[in-house]
Amino acid sequence: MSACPPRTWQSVRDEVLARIHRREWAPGALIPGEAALAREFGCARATVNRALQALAESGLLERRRRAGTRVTALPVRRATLEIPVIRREIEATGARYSLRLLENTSALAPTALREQLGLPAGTKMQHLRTLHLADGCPHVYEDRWLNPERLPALTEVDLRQLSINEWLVENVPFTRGDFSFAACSASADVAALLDCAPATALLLVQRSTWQHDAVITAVQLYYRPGYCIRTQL
Amino acid sequence: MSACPPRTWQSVRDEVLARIHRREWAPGALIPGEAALAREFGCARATVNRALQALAESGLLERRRRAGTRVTALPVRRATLEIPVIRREIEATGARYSLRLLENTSALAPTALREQLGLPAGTKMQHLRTLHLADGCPHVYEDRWLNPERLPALTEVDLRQLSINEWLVENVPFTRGDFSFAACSASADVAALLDCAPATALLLVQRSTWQHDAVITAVQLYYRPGYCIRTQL
DNA sequence: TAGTGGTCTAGACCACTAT
DNA sequence: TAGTGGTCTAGACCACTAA
Repeated sequence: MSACPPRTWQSVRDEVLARIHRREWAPGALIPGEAALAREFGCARATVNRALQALAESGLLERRRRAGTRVTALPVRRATLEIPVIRREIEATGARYSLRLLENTSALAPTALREQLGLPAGTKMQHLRTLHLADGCPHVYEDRWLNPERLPALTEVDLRQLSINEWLVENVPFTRGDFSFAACSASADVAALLDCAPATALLLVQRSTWQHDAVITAVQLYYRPGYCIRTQL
Repeated sequence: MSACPPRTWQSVRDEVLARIHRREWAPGALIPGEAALAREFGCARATVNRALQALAESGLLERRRRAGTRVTALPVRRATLEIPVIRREIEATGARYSLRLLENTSALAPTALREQLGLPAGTKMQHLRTLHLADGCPHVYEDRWLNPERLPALTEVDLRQLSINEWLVENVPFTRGDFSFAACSASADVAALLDCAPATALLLVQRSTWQHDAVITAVQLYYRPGYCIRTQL
């Protein structure tokens, strides 16, 4: 079927994938064991294992000890979103990046945020608001709260030069993060910043990042009207 | 440092991850080679390789032959979205799933869609509009176009019972898919279906799936107001 | 050209679980 | 209990690329 280039694990993966697409192995069906496939392909079992493991990771196969390997009947498709640093994302489109630091103050965190992050009442946090621009046009408005206890070196940074976004990525490792994607209606403030009509529908990304059980930062990103996140598979 | 449980590749991965978080190995820095780590951990090089490969896949390490392995300086975070069948997604919340088939006709594809998919003018496609409900409340409105040449068995299915969404997943394998996430303003029609005010901000997911170079289907999903997609990392 | 990661092999043992 | 996948090992060769 496939030619006879060196039996790499990728070629085994591709052959298995092709058989699934051809419905030679139908959804829900049990496929031959690793040992049998290794014999058929003329390679070691470890090579077959690597190939099947890759397919299982992408959700196309379900593997269980003793029970064998099945083609997933109702596969949960997994799409991988790449979330770059904002400056990079803008520069990748060929545009010039700039930013406007709108606020950098210490303030009481809003109740909703405190509850979401499990912080006690009266907690003071650093509040940073930044507008990121592409060729001078608003691209995304960033409304961020930071836990100052976790970020001692922050005061020494000139955030009008280097965006907080980028500084965090380079300087503050995190162990865990939550994302959410939603649509929201532009408030008057946000509309003015993004140079659009109030109540325009905007893509809103919320993110919070943690070091173990301590929150580092929570951010809301309001993207310019019409912005869309793309991905494959 | 870490205890001495069997040196599995996962434990090697976790130890490396911990050193990155502790900044023992700083962003951009070169880490020891596989052979050195294998010696240090007292395991085979293949085990270290598996661990480092997993970290490279999640974007935390950059590996190049001869150049060695570095901690990524500006890591592109990868978030994995799980995209389940709509019925499953609704049932997972504990709600009862139902659907309303609104339209199932053969029609000329709109120009914008034709251009996006690279189809010739005058192409007829199957047009399916479905409303998915959770406990009787509108959850998502699905506006889908199908390539009938690729779906001969479709006519035999009762789409009032089994959603097209689910039928496709079970019966039509695809080799490639595009996703995009955006915000849109509810038109009068969509607002009526989703039982919300016109111009409400809605999360809109667009998807097209392909068999090699032939399009199978293109779909727009308008989610109920307030819906949000969550993920980790 | 030398040193690094990428991969394959053959064999082994273990963990899980259907029977 | 037996059969499957999960993993580790020791050794080997190759591909790439910085020096």
